[in-house]
Amino acid sequence: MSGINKVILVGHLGKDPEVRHLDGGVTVASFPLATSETYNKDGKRIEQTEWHNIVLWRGLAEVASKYLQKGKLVYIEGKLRTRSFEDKERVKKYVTEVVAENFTILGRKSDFEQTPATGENSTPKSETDYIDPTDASGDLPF
Amino acid sequence: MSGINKVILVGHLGKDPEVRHLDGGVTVASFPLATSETYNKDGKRIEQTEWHNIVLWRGLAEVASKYLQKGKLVYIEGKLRTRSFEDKERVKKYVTEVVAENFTILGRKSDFEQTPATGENSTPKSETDYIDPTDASGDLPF
Amino acid sequence: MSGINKVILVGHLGKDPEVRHLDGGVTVASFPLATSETYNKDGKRIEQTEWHNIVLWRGLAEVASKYLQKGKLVYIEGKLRTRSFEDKERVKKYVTEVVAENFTILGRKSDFEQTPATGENSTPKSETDYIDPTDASGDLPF
Amino acid sequence: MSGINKVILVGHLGKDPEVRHLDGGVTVASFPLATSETYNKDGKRIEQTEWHNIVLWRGLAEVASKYLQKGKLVYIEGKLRTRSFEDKERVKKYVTEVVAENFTILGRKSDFEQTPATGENSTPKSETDYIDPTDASGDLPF
DNA sequence: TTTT
DNA sequence: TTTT
Repeated sequence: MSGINKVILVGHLGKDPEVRHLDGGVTVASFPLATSETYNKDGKRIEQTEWHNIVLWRGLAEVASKYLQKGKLVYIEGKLRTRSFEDKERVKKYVTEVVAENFTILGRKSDFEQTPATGENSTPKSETDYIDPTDASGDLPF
Repeated sequence: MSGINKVILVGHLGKDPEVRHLDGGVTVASFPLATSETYNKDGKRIEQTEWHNIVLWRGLAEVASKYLQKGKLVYIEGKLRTRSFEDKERVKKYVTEVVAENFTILGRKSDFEQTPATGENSTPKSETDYIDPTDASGDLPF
Repeated sequence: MSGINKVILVGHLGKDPEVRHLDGGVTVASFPLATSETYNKDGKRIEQTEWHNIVLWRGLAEVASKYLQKGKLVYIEGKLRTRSFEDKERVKKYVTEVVAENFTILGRKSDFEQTPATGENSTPKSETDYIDPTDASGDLPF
Repeated sequence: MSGINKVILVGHLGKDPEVRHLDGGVTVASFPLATSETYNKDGKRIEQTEWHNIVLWRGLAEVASKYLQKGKLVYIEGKLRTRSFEDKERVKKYVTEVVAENFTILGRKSDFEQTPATGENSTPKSETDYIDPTDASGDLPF
């Protein structure tokens, strides 16, 4: 019991999100995300790109389909999940995905037209939870 | 716009959580958390401990007050917040806290009796969101 | 360019690390790690376990083979890497691994006999880099 | 013992890095970093900015002073450290800083002229450590 | 004091 | 298949 399974990525979308509506009305979105790192080898600049399968559910999928497009730079937080499936030849295969729990578009305003977006899964947290009404007082938790 | 402010800690509580109920019924809990790292200096084993002020709000504060006690090992995820206050002599001071967004008790089952606890802020996420009904099928997002 | 690919796991080893020495003397270690999360579904406690393929290189592999055993609770930080290989039937397959960049054994002292271990890749960082010689003075960076 | 103290930030520099050379030749750089989050309150868009004190040592400080300037968007990974000092009136004060362990400039090429930079503390890791010579073969750790 |  |  008691474990942590967390992934943090910053990268560019390789494609527009692909959106599907499952039976029951649940929305799922997915897209490939590229994270690149550059290093030197024998004086040469090598770029190594890793591709990640990003999956988003429900409300987060809706927000993604609205605000994310191919090429955008995003911060994604989520968890790893490996699942099995059968391909067309009924061979069992495995795929590891990053199930997104929230995301934030990075970069300049010009990069994302008018509307910045931050997705957070399920019921959007009332962020006002974090506004401390005692902030300005001398009456502190510490 | 568009930033990330994330803290990840694994450490032991220095004290039991201190719980307060603000006007309006909002619950706040706080406790000090120690994260230690050990390194070698001139062949000697040096332990360096850092203390963090952890603050939890609302539901997360309730869960913490119930399941966390001095000495427990916990994983905490949250964000940094620096706020100012006036001390008793009315001198302006600053304190940086980690506002917890979720936590998980680590360690062995025997460490926390029968009930493992994972807190997550605000409305508890329906974790079943993450169960993919198409898991076993060949009908996949990828 | 410019991406982030980071994985943070806390879980238990499913097996002892398996160590291999490649041609050229490079050491590689690998083991499966389980991260479990517990949630409620219809009032029932459901535990969901995710298995991760952890790979460690060189010095980190050596440290892991020495201090990690089946059942141990560890914190692992690393990055995702998906690579292809051919199985015995020469079918191309993909596997996603977590290439560890450092790890820390968690839990009680009694859990790991006398010697706590923290691995960090390549040349072990001189942690004394972080000791600020001006700490106690009034001569500060800020 | 055995703890984790990790901070992950994405934000903009509020000022150019300030570089100091300590006795003994050690370089320290520091700058304020802003992480902003936007949320809705009563239908109004509220932006909340948090300021962090970033400190970098030695090689990382050198790289930062060269490639980071006011306004740049950066990913920073580091750890929390609270230290005390005496102000001019010899009053003991505390400040919490983020001691950077590595950073990456984010954003478009045009944002950072010609030279992308990634800093990593101390002896730069040979990233080739991570290139698996067995990648293309069927001879795998798993 | 940044950025959108 | 992204980006620089």
